[in-house]
Amino acid sequence: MSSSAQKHDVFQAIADPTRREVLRLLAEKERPISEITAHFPMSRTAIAKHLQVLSEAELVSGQKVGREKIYRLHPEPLTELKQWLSFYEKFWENKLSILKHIVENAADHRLQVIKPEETDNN
Amino acid sequence: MSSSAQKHDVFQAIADPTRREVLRLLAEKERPISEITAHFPMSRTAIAKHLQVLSEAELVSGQKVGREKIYRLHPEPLTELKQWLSFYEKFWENKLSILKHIVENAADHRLQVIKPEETDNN
DNA sequence: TTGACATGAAACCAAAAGGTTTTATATAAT
DNA sequence: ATTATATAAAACCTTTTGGTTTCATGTCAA
Repeated sequence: MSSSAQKHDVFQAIADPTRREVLRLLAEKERPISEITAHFPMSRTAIAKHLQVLSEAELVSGQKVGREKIYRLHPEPLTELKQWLSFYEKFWENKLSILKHIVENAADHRLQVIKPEETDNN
Repeated sequence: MSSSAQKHDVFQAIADPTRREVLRLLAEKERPISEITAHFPMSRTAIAKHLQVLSEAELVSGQKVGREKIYRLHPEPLTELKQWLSFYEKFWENKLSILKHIVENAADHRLQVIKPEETDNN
């Protein structure tokens, strides 16, 4: 894994469950590497690499203080994900999605268009 | 890549830019594999594998009609992503985030609490 | 019925991902 | 001064990923 540059984006960064858990831990509070490592069944080196991927995606940053390196969450890049998601939300969240579902099951529902004037005689 | 089961989740599925583009194409309309392939500089086989990953994540489904296999978008699993994201939104979207920003720049802003009675003399 | 088209399936490959262990270095504590 | 702690860096390993090529099969069209 490389030095610092854009080799990993936010989509890749959150693809790994370990990294998502690291983010969750850092959401609570900032922590040194060793403390983060204590939560996982793997070596400190492995966690350090995960932190590097997260760091490349700019989701975390580490600051050296004394002999420790304190990492903390940097949630801003997640807005990119949110934007990406928002495009697809219309497919399940809004009226069209409901309409689409109804149309797809038209045979069962026996759809019937009712004109406003006819609305009161049901 | 395996037969059908949960080998890939939605986080992994969207990690790859090609797959995200495939999703976007299927958001427009359902399409056969060959039509999807036409949008990419890679082989049909490669695209078929990407579709399989998306299919395992249940983001798409393919139906064979005639000699074609028509794929279409299945956006529902993205709700999982949205839920995951919502946890982090409070870190940048809400009042606390704004407050945090102000506090961090307190020296520049020279913060001043103004009581309601004083509001009109500016 | 003979191609052409659309896909499926398998074998293969290089690079990246996700780990490990080992060695070195700086800082803190005794 | 010595030892323990916290990290960094490098070499190495295995599996997965993202792609290829090749061959087989089903379907549509002339």
